[in-house]
Amino acid sequence: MVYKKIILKDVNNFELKDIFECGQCFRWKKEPNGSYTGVVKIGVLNVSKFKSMVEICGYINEQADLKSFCQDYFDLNTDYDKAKKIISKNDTTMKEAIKFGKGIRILNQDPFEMLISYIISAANNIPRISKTIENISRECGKKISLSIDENKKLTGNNEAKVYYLFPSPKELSKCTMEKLRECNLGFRDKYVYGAAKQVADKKIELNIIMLKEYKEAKKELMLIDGVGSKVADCILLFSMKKTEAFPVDTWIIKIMNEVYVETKNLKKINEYAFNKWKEYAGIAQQYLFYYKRENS
DNA sequence: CCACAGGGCGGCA
DNA sequence: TGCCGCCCTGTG
Repeated sequence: MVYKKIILKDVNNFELKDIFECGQCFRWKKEPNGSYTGVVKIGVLNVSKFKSMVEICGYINEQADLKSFCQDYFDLNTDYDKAKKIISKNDTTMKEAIKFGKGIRILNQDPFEMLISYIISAANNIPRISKTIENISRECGKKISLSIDENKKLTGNNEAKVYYLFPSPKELSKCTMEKLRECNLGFRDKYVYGAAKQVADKKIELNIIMLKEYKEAKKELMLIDGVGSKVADCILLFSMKKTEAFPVDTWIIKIMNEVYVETKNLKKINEYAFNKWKEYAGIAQQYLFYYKRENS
Protein backbone atom coordinates (compact mmCIF):
# COMPACT_ATOMS: atom_id res chain seq x y z
CA MET A 1 0.00 0.00 0.00
CA VAL A 2 1.34 3.41 -0.92
CA TYR A 3 0.06 6.87 -0.16
CA LYS A 4 -1.24 8.83 -3.10
CA LYS A 5 -3.19 12.02 -3.48
CA ILE A 6 -5.02 13.83 -6.26
CA ILE A 7 -6.91 17.07 -6.47
CA LEU A 8 -9.92 17.67 -8.67
CA LYS A 9 -10.55 21.28 -9.57
CA ASP A 10 -13.81 22.97 -10.49
CA VAL A 11 -16.03 19.98 -9.78
CA ASN A 12 -19.74 20.60 -9.81
CA ASN A 13 -22.65 18.40 -8.74
CA PHE A 14 -20.40 16.94 -6.06
CA GLU A 15 -21.37 17.19 -2.39
CA LEU A 16 -19.84 14.75 0.07
CA LYS A 17 -22.94 14.32 2.21
CA ASP A 18 -25.21 13.82 -0.78
CA ILE A 19 -22.90 11.28 -2.39
CA PHE A 20 -22.07 9.22 0.66
CA GLU A 21 -25.36 9.44 2.55
CA CYS A 22 -27.91 9.10 -0.22
CA GLY A 23 -28.07 5.38 0.41
CA GLN A 24 -25.96 3.90 -2.36
CA CYS A 25 -22.97 2.85 -0.27
CA PHE A 26 -22.36 1.41 3.18
CA ARG A 27 -18.68 1.78 3.88
CA TRP A 28 -18.06 5.54 3.84
CA LYS A 29 -17.87 7.21 7.22
CA LYS A 30 -17.81 10.86 8.10
CA GLU A 31 -14.74 12.03 10.03
CA PRO A 32 -14.70 14.71 12.73
CA ASN A 33 -13.05 17.10 10.27
CA GLY A 34 -15.92 16.68 7.79
CA SER A 35 -14.09 14.50 5.31
CA TYR A 36 -15.24 10.97 4.47
CA THR A 37 -13.20 7.78 4.65
CA GLY A 38 -14.10 4.59 2.82
CA VAL A 39 -12.68 1.28 1.77
CA VAL A 40 -12.80 0.60 -1.95
CA LYS A 41 -11.39 -2.01 -4.31
CA ILE A 42 -7.90 -0.48 -4.49
CA GLY A 43 -7.48 0.44 -0.82
CA VAL A 44 -8.70 3.00 1.68
CA LEU A 45 -9.56 6.51 0.54
CA ASN A 46 -10.37 9.81 2.16
CA VAL A 47 -12.27 12.56 0.38
CA SER A 48 -12.53 16.19 1.40
CA LYS A 49 -13.84 19.27 -0.30
CA PHE A 50 -13.00 22.97 -0.15
CA LYS A 51 -15.21 25.18 -2.28
CA SER A 52 -15.15 23.59 -5.73
CA MET A 53 -11.97 21.65 -5.06
CA VAL A 54 -12.02 17.99 -4.11
CA GLU A 55 -9.04 16.29 -2.56
CA ILE A 56 -8.79 12.52 -2.63
CA CYS A 57 -5.99 10.69 -0.91
CA GLY A 58 -5.48 7.12 0.10
CA TYR A 59 -3.34 4.13 0.84
CA ILE A 60 -3.77 2.04 -2.25
CA ASN A 61 -2.23 -0.79 -4.26
CA GLU A 62 1.03 0.23 -5.80
CA GLN A 63 -0.14 -0.62 -9.30
CA ALA A 64 -3.44 1.23 -8.97
CA ASP A 65 -3.96 4.51 -10.77
CA LEU A 66 -5.83 6.74 -8.33
CA LYS A 67 -6.79 9.30 -10.92
CA SER A 68 -8.41 6.91 -13.37
CA PHE A 69 -10.00 4.94 -10.55
CA CYS A 70 -11.67 8.09 -9.23
CA GLN A 71 -12.71 9.21 -12.68
CA ASP A 72 -14.80 6.05 -12.92
CA TYR A 73 -15.76 5.55 -9.26
CA PHE A 74 -17.11 9.07 -8.85
CA ASP A 75 -18.79 8.99 -12.24
CA LEU A 76 -16.96 12.09 -13.42
CA ASN A 77 -17.76 11.46 -17.08
CA THR A 78 -21.50 11.82 -16.57
CA ASP A 79 -23.13 15.18 -17.23
CA TYR A 80 -25.41 15.70 -14.23
CA ASP A 81 -26.51 19.15 -15.36
CA LYS A 82 -27.94 17.59 -18.46
CA ALA A 83 -29.61 14.76 -16.54
CA LYS A 84 -31.16 17.19 -14.08
CA LYS A 85 -32.51 19.36 -16.83
CA ILE A 86 -34.15 16.48 -18.65
CA ILE A 87 -35.79 14.75 -15.68
CA SER A 88 -37.02 17.94 -14.01
CA LYS A 89 -38.85 19.29 -17.02
CA ASN A 90 -42.49 20.05 -16.05
CA ASP A 91 -41.98 18.28 -12.73
CA THR A 92 -42.05 20.36 -9.55
CA THR A 93 -41.48 17.38 -7.26
CA MET A 94 -38.37 16.39 -9.15
CA LYS A 95 -37.16 19.98 -9.08
CA GLU A 96 -37.47 19.99 -5.29
CA ALA A 97 -35.79 16.61 -4.96
CA ILE A 98 -32.91 17.75 -7.13
CA LYS A 99 -32.56 20.96 -5.17
CA PHE A 100 -32.35 18.92 -1.99
CA GLY A 101 -29.83 16.38 -3.28
CA LYS A 102 -28.05 18.53 -5.81
CA GLY A 103 -24.62 17.05 -5.11
CA ILE A 104 -25.52 13.40 -5.67
CA ARG A 105 -23.35 11.32 -7.94
CA ILE A 106 -23.95 7.66 -8.63
CA LEU A 107 -20.85 5.80 -7.58
CA ASN A 108 -19.51 3.02 -9.77
CA GLN A 109 -18.76 0.45 -7.12
CA ASP A 110 -17.58 -3.14 -7.26
CA PRO A 111 -20.23 -5.57 -8.62
CA PHE A 112 -19.49 -8.39 -6.20
CA GLU A 113 -19.53 -6.05 -3.23
CA MET A 114 -22.88 -4.65 -4.37
CA LEU A 115 -24.31 -8.12 -4.92
CA ILE A 116 -23.51 -9.18 -1.38
CA SER A 117 -24.28 -5.83 0.24
CA TYR A 118 -27.76 -5.59 -1.25
CA ILE A 119 -28.60 -9.20 -0.47
CA ILE A 120 -27.81 -8.23 3.10
CA SER A 121 -30.00 -5.14 2.88
CA ALA A 122 -33.23 -7.14 2.61
CA ALA A 123 -35.63 -6.38 5.47
CA ASN A 124 -32.76 -4.83 7.37
CA ASN A 125 -31.79 -1.42 8.71
CA ILE A 126 -28.83 0.66 7.64
CA PRO A 127 -26.75 0.55 10.84
CA ARG A 128 -27.02 -3.20 10.91
CA ILE A 129 -26.28 -3.54 7.19
CA SER A 130 -23.08 -1.52 7.65
CA LYS A 131 -22.09 -3.49 10.70
CA THR A 132 -22.65 -6.81 8.93
CA ILE A 133 -20.57 -5.73 5.94
CA GLU A 134 -17.76 -4.66 8.29
CA ASN A 135 -17.96 -8.05 10.03
CA ILE A 136 -17.67 -9.92 6.75
CA SER A 137 -14.75 -7.79 5.65
CA ARG A 138 -12.97 -8.28 8.97
CA GLU A 139 -13.50 -12.04 8.88
CA CYS A 140 -12.61 -12.65 5.24
CA GLY A 141 -11.02 -9.58 3.67
CA LYS A 142 -7.43 -8.41 3.43
CA LYS A 143 -6.17 -6.24 6.23
CA ILE A 144 -4.75 -2.74 5.87
CA SER A 145 -3.02 -1.56 9.03
CA LEU A 146 -2.19 2.10 9.31
CA SER A 147 0.09 3.54 11.94
CA ILE A 148 -0.87 6.63 13.89
CA ASP A 149 1.05 8.85 11.49
CA GLU A 150 -0.36 7.14 8.41
CA ASN A 151 -3.93 7.33 9.57
CA LYS A 152 -3.47 10.91 10.64
CA LYS A 153 -2.21 11.74 7.19
CA LEU A 154 -5.27 10.02 5.71
CA THR A 155 -8.13 11.03 8.00
CA GLY A 156 -6.77 13.68 10.34
CA ASN A 157 -7.42 11.40 13.31
CA ASN A 158 -4.60 10.91 15.76
CA GLU A 159 -4.87 7.13 16.15
CA ALA A 160 -3.74 3.92 14.51
CA LYS A 161 -6.40 2.15 12.52
CA VAL A 162 -7.04 -1.15 10.78
CA TYR A 163 -9.17 -1.31 7.65
CA TYR A 164 -10.35 -4.36 5.76
CA LEU A 165 -10.98 -4.73 2.05
CA PHE A 166 -14.26 -6.26 1.03
CA PRO A 167 -13.53 -9.97 0.44
CA SER A 168 -13.14 -11.39 -3.03
CA PRO A 169 -15.64 -14.08 -4.14
CA LYS A 170 -13.07 -16.73 -3.38
CA GLU A 171 -12.25 -15.36 0.06
CA LEU A 172 -15.91 -15.09 0.99
CA SER A 173 -16.85 -18.52 -0.35
CA LYS A 174 -14.09 -20.08 1.74
CA CYS A 175 -15.73 -18.69 4.86
CA THR A 176 -17.63 -21.35 6.79
CA MET A 177 -21.34 -21.03 7.54
CA GLU A 178 -20.50 -20.93 11.23
CA LYS A 179 -18.22 -17.96 10.73
CA LEU A 180 -20.78 -16.28 8.52
CA ARG A 181 -23.40 -16.72 11.20
CA GLU A 182 -21.19 -14.83 13.61
CA CYS A 183 -21.20 -11.93 11.15
CA ASN A 184 -24.86 -11.35 12.03
CA LEU A 185 -26.37 -11.95 8.63
CA GLY A 186 -29.47 -13.54 10.08
CA PHE A 187 -31.61 -15.43 7.58
CA ARG A 188 -29.58 -13.94 4.71
CA ASP A 189 -26.52 -16.07 5.48
CA LYS A 190 -27.44 -18.85 3.07
CA TYR A 191 -28.07 -16.36 0.27
CA VAL A 192 -24.73 -14.66 0.82
CA TYR A 193 -22.90 -17.95 0.96
CA GLY A 194 -24.66 -19.27 -2.14
CA ALA A 195 -24.03 -16.12 -4.15
CA ALA A 196 -20.36 -15.99 -3.19
CA LYS A 197 -19.92 -19.63 -4.13
CA GLN A 198 -21.65 -19.23 -7.49
CA VAL A 199 -19.45 -16.28 -8.38
CA ALA A 200 -16.29 -17.98 -7.13
CA ASP A 201 -17.13 -21.08 -9.19
CA LYS A 202 -17.90 -18.91 -12.21
CA LYS A 203 -21.47 -20.18 -12.38
CA ILE A 204 -22.29 -16.48 -12.31
CA GLU A 205 -19.96 -14.13 -14.16
CA LEU A 206 -20.64 -10.59 -13.09
CA ASN A 207 -18.27 -9.00 -15.58
CA ILE A 208 -20.12 -10.73 -18.41
CA ILE A 209 -23.57 -9.87 -17.04
CA MET A 210 -22.36 -6.28 -16.85
CA LEU A 211 -21.90 -6.18 -20.63
CA LYS A 212 -25.47 -7.23 -21.39
CA GLU A 213 -28.36 -4.89 -21.85
CA TYR A 214 -30.33 -3.84 -18.79
CA LYS A 215 -33.30 -6.19 -18.94
CA GLU A 216 -31.29 -9.27 -19.79
CA ALA A 217 -28.71 -8.49 -17.13
CA LYS A 218 -31.47 -8.04 -14.55
CA LYS A 219 -33.04 -11.36 -15.48
CA GLU A 220 -29.75 -13.14 -14.97
CA LEU A 221 -29.03 -11.50 -11.63
CA MET A 222 -32.46 -12.52 -10.40
CA LEU A 223 -31.55 -16.16 -10.90
CA ILE A 224 -29.37 -15.81 -7.81
CA ASP A 225 -31.16 -16.84 -4.64
CA GLY A 226 -31.79 -13.78 -2.49
CA VAL A 227 -31.73 -11.40 -5.45
CA GLY A 228 -35.16 -10.07 -6.40
CA SER A 229 -36.15 -7.09 -8.48
CA LYS A 230 -35.05 -4.37 -6.07
CA VAL A 231 -31.71 -5.90 -5.20
CA ALA A 232 -30.96 -6.58 -8.86
CA ASP A 233 -31.68 -2.97 -9.75
CA CYS A 234 -29.34 -1.76 -7.01
CA ILE A 235 -26.53 -3.94 -8.31
CA LEU A 236 -27.16 -2.77 -11.87
CA LEU A 237 -27.30 0.89 -10.96
CA PHE A 238 -24.50 1.09 -8.43
CA SER A 239 -21.94 -1.15 -10.08
CA MET A 240 -22.86 -1.89 -13.69
CA LYS A 241 -23.59 1.53 -15.12
CA LYS A 242 -27.18 0.61 -15.92
CA THR A 243 -28.74 4.00 -15.34
CA GLU A 244 -32.14 2.73 -16.50
CA ALA A 245 -32.31 0.65 -13.31
CA PHE A 246 -34.89 2.00 -10.87
CA PRO A 247 -34.77 0.22 -7.50
CA VAL A 248 -38.25 0.16 -5.98
CA ASP A 249 -38.11 0.09 -2.20
CA THR A 250 -40.46 1.26 0.53
CA TRP A 251 -39.47 4.92 0.19
CA ILE A 252 -39.80 4.93 -3.56
CA ILE A 253 -43.20 3.24 -3.35
CA LYS A 254 -44.38 6.03 -1.06
CA ILE A 255 -43.27 8.92 -3.21
CA MET A 256 -44.27 7.26 -6.49
CA ASN A 257 -47.78 6.58 -5.16
CA GLU A 258 -48.11 10.12 -3.88
CA VAL A 259 -46.86 11.88 -6.97
CA TYR A 260 -46.68 9.74 -10.09
CA VAL A 261 -48.60 6.48 -10.24
CA GLU A 262 -50.99 4.89 -7.77
CA THR A 263 -50.38 1.18 -7.62
CA LYS A 264 -49.08 -1.40 -5.21
CA ASN A 265 -47.75 -3.47 -8.07
CA LEU A 266 -43.98 -3.04 -7.90
CA LYS A 267 -43.46 -4.17 -11.46
CA LYS A 268 -45.83 -1.45 -12.67
CA ILE A 269 -43.86 1.20 -10.77
CA ASN A 270 -40.70 -0.18 -12.35
CA GLU A 271 -42.21 0.00 -15.83
CA TYR A 272 -43.61 3.46 -15.26
CA ALA A 273 -40.19 4.82 -14.28
CA PHE A 274 -38.47 3.00 -17.10
CA ASN A 275 -40.83 4.56 -19.64
CA LYS A 276 -40.86 8.01 -18.09
CA TRP A 277 -37.19 8.57 -17.38
CA LYS A 278 -35.51 6.00 -19.62
CA GLU A 279 -31.72 6.06 -19.22
CA TYR A 280 -32.08 8.66 -16.45
CA ALA A 281 -34.39 6.53 -14.29
CA GLY A 282 -31.64 5.55 -11.89
CA ILE A 283 -30.52 9.11 -11.35
CA ALA A 284 -34.13 10.17 -10.86
CA GLN A 285 -34.53 7.38 -8.32
CA GLN A 286 -31.60 8.62 -6.27
CA TYR A 287 -32.93 12.16 -6.03
CA LEU A 288 -36.43 10.95 -5.14
CA PHE A 289 -35.23 8.36 -2.64
CA TYR A 290 -32.87 10.70 -0.81
CA TYR A 291 -35.43 13.51 -0.76
CA LYS A 292 -38.21 11.29 0.60
CA ARG A 293 -36.13 9.46 3.17
CA GLU A 294 -34.48 12.56 4.58
CA ASN A 295 -37.73 14.52 4.80
CA SER A 296 -40.09 12.01 6.38
C1' DC B 1 -44.36 -7.90 24.28
C1' DC B 2 -44.95 -6.11 19.72
C1' DA B 3 -43.93 -3.78 15.30
C1' DC B 4 -40.81 -2.85 12.02
C1' DA B 5 -36.50 -2.20 9.14
C1' DG B 6 -33.93 0.04 2.10
C1' DG B 7 -36.93 -7.65 0.26
C1' DG B 8 -37.35 -12.28 -1.24
C1' DC B 9 -39.36 -16.73 -1.28
C1' DG B 10 -42.76 -20.19 -1.25
C1' DG B 11 -47.49 -21.53 -0.76
C1' DC B 12 -52.00 -20.53 -1.71
C1' DA B 13 -56.33 -18.98 -4.18
C1' DT C 1 -51.11 -12.66 -11.14
C1' DG C 2 -52.01 -11.10 -6.22
C1' DC C 3 -51.65 -11.66 -1.39
C1' DC C 4 -49.60 -13.32 2.95
C1' DG C 5 -46.72 -15.43 6.45
C1' DC C 6 -42.26 -16.19 7.37
C1' DC C 7 -37.41 -15.48 7.39
C1' DC C 8 -32.71 -13.28 11.83
C1' DT C 9 -31.95 -9.61 14.89
C1' DG C 10 -31.68 -5.13 17.12
C1' DT C 11 -34.32 -1.17 18.38
C1' DG C 12 -38.27 1.77 19.80
